Amino acid sequence: MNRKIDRKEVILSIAQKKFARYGLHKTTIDEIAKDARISKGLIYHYYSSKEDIFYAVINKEVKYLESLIRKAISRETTPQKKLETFIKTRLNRMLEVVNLNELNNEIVNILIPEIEKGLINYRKKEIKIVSSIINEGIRNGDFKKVNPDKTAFIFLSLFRGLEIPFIVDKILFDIGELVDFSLKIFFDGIKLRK
Amino acid sequence: MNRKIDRKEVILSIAQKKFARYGLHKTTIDEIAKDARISKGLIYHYYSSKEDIFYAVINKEVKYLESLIRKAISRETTPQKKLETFIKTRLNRMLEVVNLNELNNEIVNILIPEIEKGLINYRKKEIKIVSSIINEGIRNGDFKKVNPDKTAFIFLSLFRGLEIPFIVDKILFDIGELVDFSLKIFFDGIKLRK
Amino acid sequence: MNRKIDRKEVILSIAQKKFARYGLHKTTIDEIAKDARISKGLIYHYYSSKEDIFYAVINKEVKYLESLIRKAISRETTPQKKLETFIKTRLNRMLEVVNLNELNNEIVNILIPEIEKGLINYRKKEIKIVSSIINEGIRNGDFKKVNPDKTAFIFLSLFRGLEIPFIVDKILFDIGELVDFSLKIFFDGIKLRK
Amino acid sequence: MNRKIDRKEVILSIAQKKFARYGLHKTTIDEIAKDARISKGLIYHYYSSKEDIFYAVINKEVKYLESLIRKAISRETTPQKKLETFIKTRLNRMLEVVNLNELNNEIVNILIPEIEKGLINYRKKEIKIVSSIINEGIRNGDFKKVNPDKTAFIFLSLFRGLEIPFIVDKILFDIGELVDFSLKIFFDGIKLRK
DNA sequence: TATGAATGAGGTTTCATTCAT
DNA sequence: AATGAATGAAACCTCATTCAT
Repeated sequence: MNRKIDRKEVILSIAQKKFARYGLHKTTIDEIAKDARISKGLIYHYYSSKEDIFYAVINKEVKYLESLIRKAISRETTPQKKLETFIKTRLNRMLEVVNLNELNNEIVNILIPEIEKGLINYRKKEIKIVSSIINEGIRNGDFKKVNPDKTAFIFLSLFRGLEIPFIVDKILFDIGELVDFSLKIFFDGIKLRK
Repeated sequence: MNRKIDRKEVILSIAQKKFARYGLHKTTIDEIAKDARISKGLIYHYYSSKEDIFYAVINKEVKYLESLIRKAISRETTPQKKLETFIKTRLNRMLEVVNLNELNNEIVNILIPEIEKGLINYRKKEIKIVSSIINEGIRNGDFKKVNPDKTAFIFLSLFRGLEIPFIVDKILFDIGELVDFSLKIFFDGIKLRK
Repeated sequence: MNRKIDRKEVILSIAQKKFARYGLHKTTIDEIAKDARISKGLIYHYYSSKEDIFYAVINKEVKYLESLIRKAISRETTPQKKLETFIKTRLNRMLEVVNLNELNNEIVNILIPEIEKGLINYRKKEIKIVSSIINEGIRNGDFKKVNPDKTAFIFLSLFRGLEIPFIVDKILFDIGELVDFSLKIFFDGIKLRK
Repeated sequence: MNRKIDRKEVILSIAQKKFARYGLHKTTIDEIAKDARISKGLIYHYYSSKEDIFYAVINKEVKYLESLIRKAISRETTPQKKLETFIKTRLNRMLEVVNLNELNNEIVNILIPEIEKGLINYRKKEIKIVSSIINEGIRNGDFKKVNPDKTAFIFLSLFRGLEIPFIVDKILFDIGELVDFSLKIFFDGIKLRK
């Protein structure tokens, strides 16, 4: 019977929401325990520390986002369409992986080495995906002969920057419109004029 | 007499460094007091709370950065040069306004309304500056007829995204090179082909 | 069939090692369970509490040490040789009965009455053995006419004190040498000069 | 005005009593705070951890006992009398330095290096004092030509062993009587027969 | 201005023991 | 006989803030 509740998963889901709303520090173990209707001790039965839970949340989000992106891209045919899909999937799903994004945008705060390593791996993975798409575009004559890695890096930076005001300044501009406009400028910049 | 130490300023400077290194939460009043070689109580004589100090730090950084940028821009003549100078000044001075940047990139954590308001004003100010430069470029025929505000917003987003890896992933790419390349793509995208 | 593992004995042996290394308090049931590759619950199936296990460990050590000492003494003929053998056996086997020794040397910590009672019985037993040897020595004219119980008590105290630096200050003196020297002084003090 | 309470000293004294009664582990910071009628936080204002307090307690006791012993010895003239005074002072004052004694008699439990170092220094100091007295006895022809350090070590071990049952087994023998008898045997063992 | 003692609430973590299966 | 999830009490420690001096 899979009627039995997977407590570890429950803890993870609740922690994910709490961290997303209040951040690592402001989220307390008490809060998570209360929401999960379990004792504080049980959380420590499944996870060794608050940071351990956070790490698990990040990993979950990384895997989730990656699978969504790969699936979405695979449906597209042209490099340009793939890049568009990549970025739109990332933006649309952002709210579901808030912790990963927060982490991704953290500049200063010192991270636990293990988490930082995971984050860097995630970024490298993203660059690799985008870079290979750009490469494809260069080979089939769609894009100028740019450095794929560098261009991938800039492409990701552009939209990482765009993610931020999405929440804070949502009044100002419609995000979809902004993305389209950004993509236009970007492709105008790298497309080969035939 | 300038013999007298401006304690309030000393507290502010030390707090700025501490916040930059450890963040708002992890920085303790004790730490600031110890570094400033004053008592904790005296800090409360000058500031009403830790958040009050943080707010002051942000304001200080906003003013400082704005003055630097305006001065640097005023030396340039063409819109393109002005934008380049804007972004390069911001990037070069970033380490001096770490807290502002961190704040600027914070997505999730709930901000104190007062600080948030200040932050939004700062962003609007930046958009206004960039927007007016782009407008100038459109009027004198350098740039395409884009929406100046929207383009300014994207321009700022692009480089805000670029600031982040500056610290975390500096191994990967040289930041100066990246900026030049980004500017090239951006101008390729918005410049009017004559 | 001796194929079947005596779990109760396994728990006891592992607990013995753990208590010896970390003491009663710092040893956790989890630790014992993990080392024994059984569940925590099973430990409570065999023992009613942590203190119950500790009590069993002490009893095991008492019986073990007593049998060793009695066997060793029985091989000797003169009272002096018997006392030497007694003390040397005790010292040599000390590491195998660490918990008993620790308990034996505990001054302050409040003991569970049951354990304390067992400890006092053990001490009385030791005094009885040594006392009867001294008595033998007095009767056959080897020793002065001292109070046998009191002398036994002092004899045991002397070497109990000697056990302690054995571990902590091993640098300073060779334990074997120290024991021989102590025995010399002791026998010089109680032997009848003929 | 010295009417003002020295809280740090108050904490120390209360902790000393508590540790003596319940040991390091079983004594809680809450308990100390309650007895001292102060907040838990204030204890951490004066001491950085529970172990820090324990360390201070030990130091206090070491200093106290040393001064008592030195003072008492200085009043005596012969080496034998000095040794008697040394040991009797130590025994009589033992209850005032219970924690030091407990530490001194701990065999197994792992100590914090800093505390352990202090303990070893204390022991070396004791050996030095006793050793120099024995030396004096040898030089003036009272004692046999024994190794002073080794003999000092055994002398201290003998009475360290005697301290332990003082509390647990006090029923059996009168401690004063035991000490006198032990001293007799000891001196019989090392005195030069003229 | 200036100190630093003092508070108290809140946080993370530990662990013996119980209990349903 | 065996598991390990689950509890809950209690422990240590942190720190912004207040206040008497």
